[in-house]
Amino acid sequence: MKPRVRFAPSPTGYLHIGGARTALFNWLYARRNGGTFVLRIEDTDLERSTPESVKAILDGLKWLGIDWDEGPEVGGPFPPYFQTQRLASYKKHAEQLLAQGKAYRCYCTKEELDARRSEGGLGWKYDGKCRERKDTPNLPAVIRFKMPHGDGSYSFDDHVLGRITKTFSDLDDFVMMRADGIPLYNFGCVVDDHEMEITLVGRGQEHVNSTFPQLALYDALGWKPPTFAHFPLILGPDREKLSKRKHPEADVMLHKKNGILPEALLNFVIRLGWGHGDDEFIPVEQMKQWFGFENVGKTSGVWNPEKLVWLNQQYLKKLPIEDIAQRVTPFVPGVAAGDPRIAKLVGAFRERTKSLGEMGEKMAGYFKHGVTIDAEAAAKHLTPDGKGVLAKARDALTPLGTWNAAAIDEAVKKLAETSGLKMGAIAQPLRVAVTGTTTSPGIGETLELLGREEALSRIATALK
RNA sequence: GGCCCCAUCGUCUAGCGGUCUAGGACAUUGCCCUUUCACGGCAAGAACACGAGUUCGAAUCUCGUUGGGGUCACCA
Repeated sequence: MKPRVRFAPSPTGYLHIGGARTALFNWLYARRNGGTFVLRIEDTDLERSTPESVKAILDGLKWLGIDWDEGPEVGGPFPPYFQTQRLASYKKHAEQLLAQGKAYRCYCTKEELDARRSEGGLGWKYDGKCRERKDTPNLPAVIRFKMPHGDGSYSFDDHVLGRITKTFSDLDDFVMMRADGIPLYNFGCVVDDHEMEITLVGRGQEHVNSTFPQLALYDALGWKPPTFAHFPLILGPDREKLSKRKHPEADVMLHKKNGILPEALLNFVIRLGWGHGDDEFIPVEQMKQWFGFENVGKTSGVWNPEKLVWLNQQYLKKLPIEDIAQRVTPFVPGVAAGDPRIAKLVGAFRERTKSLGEMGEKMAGYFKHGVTIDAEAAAKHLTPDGKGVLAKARDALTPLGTWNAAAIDEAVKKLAETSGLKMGAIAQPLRVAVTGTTTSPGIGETLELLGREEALSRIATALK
């Protein structure tokens, strides 16, 4: 049987890094095994769910290149894919459980519950006050699941964690549905996973405990539960679960803004909790061949920005120049898409920068007229001696027939020979004059990139 | 605190009873290359949490301790 897996985010904000990885793992599993990847929006938290968040999540997934076979925008055989549009179904199953005595109406108010909970302290479980209640007052009531009592337990064989068990006594009568008919997570999730014929639920480890009430539900409804895979969490630098509140890097799109390539983000994120021997550079096509739960680790991983950025540079270096050129353009202020100079600049800067943002910043100077010269650099290289060398260099360069890196380098080299100077003694004053800093690509390359007119003009300005 | 999960270099990890004086990668340091900066190459330091078992033999299996994380909502 072909597996059917899903990613079921709650639209209460942007696409979270943890969610992105959960989506990635499920998506790869589906792709690797010829299965189906379903996207379902769990928007039952009416207070916090917004259409903007739905869009943000969809946009995030698209940016990452994670496509879904069923779900919003594409439809599928089990619509709708928004939980708030499936209320009739939850109602039907809730009433069935009610009729069978497997669930009951609870009239305890939020306030009463809070009071009893604070009295009971941490770990307080619902006391069953309404469990055996026979009357049916005309009051708002939530529906609670009647958890079995006794010595039994629920267990399941997790694809990554192995067998996990929990006894009935550690579970309580959780609420399945609010008084207004909106289901809560555990209930909505079970009904939908069953109706959408999900065969395997892959999600973060923060959900292992919620697997038990869900198993109880499958049991009560007489349904065969899917299998489960719980993935290790991604931790922030403080070693706590990466959260939107405390960790800005949890926002997938923030990385886009910073000039991280989706390829690199995917590669980085998959290595947090999954590996394939000693491989580090793993393009998506390769992931699709290799990914499996056998190699998903059990231990949480800490977010490591240095490694992300290193991977990003690996992709910057390996992707086609034209491709990078197109993607870096938005990061270069005032440059129109398709400017042919961008591609040449990419060739020079892809090995010197780690993100599109950084690359764009460095490129910007090549599109302006004139430069601001760094005082420290000037003090070191534009000394009277340095200016003397600079003037000689100008004289050697001005008559050049072809203005390209090879010709320029040759001219500089010749000047070094005839004047008895070291290459550096010539290149550095030139570099400072022309870029304002002591660092740049090779001097010939730099001058070519600038263009004859601009380069000579900058030299002239520095000489004044 | 109850319950659940986890435990190899600073970080991500390889390791699935002997091939481990524990391998790779990021980061760090040094050297080489070199017109600067990068890239690249080479090298170094850096880990099996602890304690009992099981076994001829344990990083690998069992138990305990300690440590870390998760979860205990009419959020998901």
